[in-house]
Amino acid sequence: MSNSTIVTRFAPSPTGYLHAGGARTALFNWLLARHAGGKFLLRIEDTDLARSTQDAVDQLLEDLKWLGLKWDNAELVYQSKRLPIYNKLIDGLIADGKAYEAWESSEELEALRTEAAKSKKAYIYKRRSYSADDLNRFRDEGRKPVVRFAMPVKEYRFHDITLGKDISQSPYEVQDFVIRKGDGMPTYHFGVVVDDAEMGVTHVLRGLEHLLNTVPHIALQEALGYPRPTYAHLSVMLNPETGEKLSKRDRDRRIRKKSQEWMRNQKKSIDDLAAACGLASDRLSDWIKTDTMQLDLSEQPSVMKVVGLKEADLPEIMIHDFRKNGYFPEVLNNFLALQGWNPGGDLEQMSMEKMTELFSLDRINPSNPKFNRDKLQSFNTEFASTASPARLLAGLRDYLSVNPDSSLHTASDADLLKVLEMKKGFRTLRQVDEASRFLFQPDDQIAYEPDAVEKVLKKNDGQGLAVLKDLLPLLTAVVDWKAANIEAVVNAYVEQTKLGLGKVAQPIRVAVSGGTVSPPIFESLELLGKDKTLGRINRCLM
RNA sequence: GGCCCUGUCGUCUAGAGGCCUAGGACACGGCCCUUUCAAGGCCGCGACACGGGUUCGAAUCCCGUCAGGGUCACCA
Repeated sequence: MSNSTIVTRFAPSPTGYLHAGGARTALFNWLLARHAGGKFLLRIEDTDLARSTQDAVDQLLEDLKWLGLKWDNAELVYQSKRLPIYNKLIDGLIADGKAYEAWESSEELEALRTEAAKSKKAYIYKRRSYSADDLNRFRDEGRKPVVRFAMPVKEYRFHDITLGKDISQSPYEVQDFVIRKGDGMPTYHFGVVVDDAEMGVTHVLRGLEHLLNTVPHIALQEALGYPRPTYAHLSVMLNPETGEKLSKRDRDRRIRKKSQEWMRNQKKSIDDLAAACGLASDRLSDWIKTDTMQLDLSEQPSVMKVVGLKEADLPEIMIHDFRKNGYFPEVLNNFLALQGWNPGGDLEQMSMEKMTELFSLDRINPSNPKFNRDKLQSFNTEFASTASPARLLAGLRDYLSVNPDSSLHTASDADLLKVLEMKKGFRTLRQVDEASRFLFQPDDQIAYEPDAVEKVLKKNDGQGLAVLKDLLPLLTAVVDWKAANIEAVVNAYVEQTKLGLGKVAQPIRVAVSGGTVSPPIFESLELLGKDKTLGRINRCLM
């Protein structure tokens, strides 16, 4: 490995499923490394003991694998396992007088900040000296000190590639920041700097929210004698509805909003809602009032069901959401890449290989894009229309693996392939699922839409029903149950009655599917089978 | 509020002083196709935030205004 090899990394903190913003950051790092023939490393930043769980790590890894972003380090780097390394370094800094113990409690600091806010100023930590008495008192109180890095006071300046310019911070902004927390864990700032250096990271691509964090980082690099990596900060993706940073919380917000509407429209109280959901009333009441509290992933479905929200109604934020809603990973990557990067000219739809070939840092855009899913859907549609049957089948199977409730589970690969073919032009795999559900559901689970029954079957003195009645013996007579044969019989009937295909096909459609929308009817009937088709028509006539 | 970043159609963007009466994609509207819903084909609508400079010439450079976003933790 030569010195010029590019090494990038993705360093998420494990707090649940990967979200779109994180995925884009991972993708850009991956793309840069692959393009340059370098390495893409993965590190788990689990220094926040309260929030990090192994479950979250597993979910993260699953999403990354699904996206196809393979990392090159065989052994995952967990910061929580590297404490001795950090501590040795921190103790060294203290010995050199470059860091020191600070004893202020969170409450004291909080008070100082509020005071600063009152006079409309940013609070800047100032180092204090403690008397021996102070120290004794703190220890008696059981306080745990943090370690702060003594920032050399000067102007800091670094170059950012995506911004294409130098960013600087004045000496007046400089403040001593915490590098070791009271619980003995290093802070994010310390962990990144040390690990990036030790892992040989040459390029740091991260969200723009980290732009000013770079200042403490370069200060630490200077103190520790590390080289400075190349920095490229990525724009933040915005929620098109709120205009704010795309956040996992956005889904919860949608549920809350809908719940409030539900209560208003149905004239129900929070207790009614809680009862209907089977959740604790006081918990729900806390949740509905504040924007800061979120429902657990396990609680969301029951509330959604009660207030009438479907999975597809929620904004997809997490990669897992996109997977559940039936997007293809290569399409999602393509779309994510376009949020802030493009190869120039008119080229938009690209394979991973093409993106890898064309990727370059100087084509990254610094302005914040609003994350609008319309185009993603269109890309998904386009991809599906050109993908091989094998690819589509694999996609559908993957979709089913994260949608355990789908009735398509009982279908064979051959049937799934037929469904995929019938639904050609579909946008998401979820549409394939929902549109063809009736083909695999037991007869008694078909839900008849009242509007459809009224309009197509009962209207005009039950004209639709009359058609079904006529059709029943004709269809019964079909020996070889194939779409073409069924079509021939139905067409002959249409010809004879001069009703028009619409007047005949729609009643059949409602009878077998319960609604007015389905895949092409004759293929559907073939797949459904003769017995089930006749049975469902009979049920309508009874 | 301080500090920082950004500002081309509704959205994602092309555009590196003349190739720009600003190109593409999505969305939207219309027409065609059609047994439903889609998909598809054709056509259309639609933007350089504003004000000053610099220049023979500015979407492109500079300044200001305005707007949007980020950040101000013992979270990352």
